[in-house]
Amino acid sequence: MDLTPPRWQRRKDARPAEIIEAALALFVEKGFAAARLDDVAKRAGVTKGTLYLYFENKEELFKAVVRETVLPNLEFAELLVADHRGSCADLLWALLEGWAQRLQQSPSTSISKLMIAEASNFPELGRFYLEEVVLRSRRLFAEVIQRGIDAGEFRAVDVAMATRSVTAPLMMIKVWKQSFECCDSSEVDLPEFARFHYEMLIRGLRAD
Amino acid sequence: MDLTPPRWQRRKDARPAEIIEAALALFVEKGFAAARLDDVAKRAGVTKGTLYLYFENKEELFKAVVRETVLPNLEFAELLVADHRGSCADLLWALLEGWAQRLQQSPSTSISKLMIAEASNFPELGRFYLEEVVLRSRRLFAEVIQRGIDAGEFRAVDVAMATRSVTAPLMMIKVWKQSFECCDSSEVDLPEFARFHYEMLIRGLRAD
Amino acid sequence: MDLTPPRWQRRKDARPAEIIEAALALFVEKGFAAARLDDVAKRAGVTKGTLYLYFENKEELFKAVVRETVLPNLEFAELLVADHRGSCADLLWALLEGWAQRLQQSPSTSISKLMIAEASNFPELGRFYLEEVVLRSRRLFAEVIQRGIDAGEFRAVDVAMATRSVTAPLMMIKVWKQSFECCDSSEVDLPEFARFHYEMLIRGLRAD
Amino acid sequence: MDLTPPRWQRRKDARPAEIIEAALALFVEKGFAAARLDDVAKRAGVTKGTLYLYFENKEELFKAVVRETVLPNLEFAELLVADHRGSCADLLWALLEGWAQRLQQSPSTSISKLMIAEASNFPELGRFYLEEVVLRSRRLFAEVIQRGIDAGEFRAVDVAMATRSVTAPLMMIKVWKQSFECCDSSEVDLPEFARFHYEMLIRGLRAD
DNA sequence: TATGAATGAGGCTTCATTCAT
DNA sequence: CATGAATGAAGCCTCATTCAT
Repeated sequence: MDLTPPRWQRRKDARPAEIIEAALALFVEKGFAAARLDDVAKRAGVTKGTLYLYFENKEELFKAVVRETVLPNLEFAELLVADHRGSCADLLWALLEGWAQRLQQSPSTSISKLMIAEASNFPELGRFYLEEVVLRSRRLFAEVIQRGIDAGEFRAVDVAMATRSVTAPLMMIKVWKQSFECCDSSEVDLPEFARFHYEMLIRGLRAD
Repeated sequence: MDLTPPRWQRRKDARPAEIIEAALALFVEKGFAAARLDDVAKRAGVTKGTLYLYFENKEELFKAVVRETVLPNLEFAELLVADHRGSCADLLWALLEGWAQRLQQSPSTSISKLMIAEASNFPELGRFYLEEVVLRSRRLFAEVIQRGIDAGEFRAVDVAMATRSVTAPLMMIKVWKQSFECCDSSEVDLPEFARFHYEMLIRGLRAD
Repeated sequence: MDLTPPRWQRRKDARPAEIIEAALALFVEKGFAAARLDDVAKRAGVTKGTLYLYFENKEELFKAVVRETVLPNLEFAELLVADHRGSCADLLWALLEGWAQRLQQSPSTSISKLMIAEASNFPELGRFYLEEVVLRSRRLFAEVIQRGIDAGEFRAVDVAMATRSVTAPLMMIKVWKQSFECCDSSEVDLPEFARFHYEMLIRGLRAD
Repeated sequence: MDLTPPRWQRRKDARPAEIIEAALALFVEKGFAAARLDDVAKRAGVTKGTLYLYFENKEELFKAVVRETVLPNLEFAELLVADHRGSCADLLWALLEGWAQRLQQSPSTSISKLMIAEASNFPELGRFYLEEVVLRSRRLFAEVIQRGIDAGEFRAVDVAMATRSVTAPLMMIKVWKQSFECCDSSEVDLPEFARFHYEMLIRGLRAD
């Protein structure tokens, strides 16, 4: 009976996802340039050469990480907006609450910090992320605000500005948390802050 | 009698600052790892070797950039808070307006993006920046909010949370602007947003 | 009753030859080091792993290519010389004409270029090729020349030298053709040149 | 008194030539792909990094080797042809003798073997070499032959063919010498062969 | 003080080879 | 037999750092 484990296993289907997950972690932690493919490979449980079976080079791996990680997140929220019946305030809360939870739980949201750091080094990818994530999220919230205004539920504020007021705080807090988690124990809890933020927003937005 | 010092001497005194300025620009644009000292030197108008006359190595140069760039920005605001007579709303506005202007004009504020990216690679520096900039700013705003609450001008909100609500949006917008300036022409104007943000905040904070 | 063996079995027997043919083409085109086994496999219609069922490693494959490709070519010519009755000039022409045709048609003759490039990296193989092809060909032509001298048909030239005069031009033109076929459309036709070459030779060799 | 030798010296002017010489030797010996830049550097007395101060990459180094090494050789011969007074036979001999000497002495002539091996991997360089060396040499000899025909000194042969008859043998012998020097001690002496070759040619060419 | 040629460690990438399937 | 996923050594190349000038 041979008990020595095989030197490796064939796991063609599982590999790309495992590699992308490992790469996400290291890119987020170190940045693109400082992340070493050796470490990515080690974390994914393969060797460096294996990476090149699935990705052409470091840059393509990076792009894959962004693309694979980013996309699926917004669809649920978009459906929520499309289907909502009821007050815009409630809808806003539903969106914020859901987003805060995803920010807290899903590792994919850490890509924001990464893109902030690397967008200028990868303009094409920056455009992709901006369009597919940033602008798409904004459009979502903008629609809710506009709907609230049209319904007389909100004041006639500048929608573009209001959209930033809604989205920027949660985003920023997530980014701070990640960046300074090594040294800052004082950061606020995201879902809790979402509630606080929501109440501030409603007072700022509601019609007098 | 010519009393102006010879040109090279003036430059000699100016060198460290010039190098730091160049390094700031490149670190912000590329990140620490991807910024090449050759390019820093070129931008500073010197050669690579010269950098090592003033800074021990790349990491020390990075630390110097952060330390030199970060410090002087908050003192004025702290004085403003200490000396203010009048409503807390006015004080809040004065702070936000001044900050928005500095974010727009002073290159030193671009360090935020850099620290977001590099804090986990340089924990010591992360702590320094967190303490000297992030927490110090928060304390400033926290004090104003607390003062407003004590004076009955503001509602009795959670001060820690409210502080984030005040600071995060401007910060985030500055960071987005920088990161996506290559591809996004739609970003809002900072001082204008500061005004909008202030009005939202006041509605959220003021006592009923 | 179908007596033709199933297709895969025929292929199994044919495999080594197919691989060698593919390898010859790629080694000649790229050189030993720059030829990739992946491409050899692809051209042979198998996968990389299969190569190792038939050849121990790249170097052994290379040796097999040289050995298998080189051998059968001279026998016919040797018989021709052994059996010839008639003038040595006629024999010389028969040899040159036959050689020119083989150079033009048989892929195996492209090995010359390969050996020129790789002999110093594979001295053992160089010796093999030198002995089995170069020297053996020379002996053939040397014998004809010597026979012509002995018969009073040719001048009493230095046989070693004359042998080079006979063999080098065709060889060189074949090699040039191959090496510069990508960029040179001006190269002469081999059989035509063989005729020209023969007439030059005869004038150079014949007794006054 | 410090007797330890300096770790390195600044020799900006001498470096490129030294590197090219070292690279020539290694490329000729191993071929382009099999030659290691580490070895080139070692032979040139520098380190790998230094190569990149003078040449962009391995391919550019290769091109530089070909360009720098090959070109100066033909100019002398071209002058000889332009200035010659006397019989074309004498001129032909002068050219062949000079060429044989260069082939024997100048390391630059070993480029031919290299180009034969690599032309198909570097088509652009192949074209360059073909045009600047091969065709240019041929033009030289073609002119002499044509002149001899026009003067009634030579038969009215096909000039293109005759040119190959003149040039190919010396070239081929040089190439064989290099490729099989490790294993063949029987190769003829180049200047001696040039004389032999000349006498064969003259008999082949001269008018009856 | 300033230069920039030279270094050498370390990363990315390729590819001959192995081996689980 | 055949496959092709996985390996790992080795090569190219970059760039922070050093040091002769």
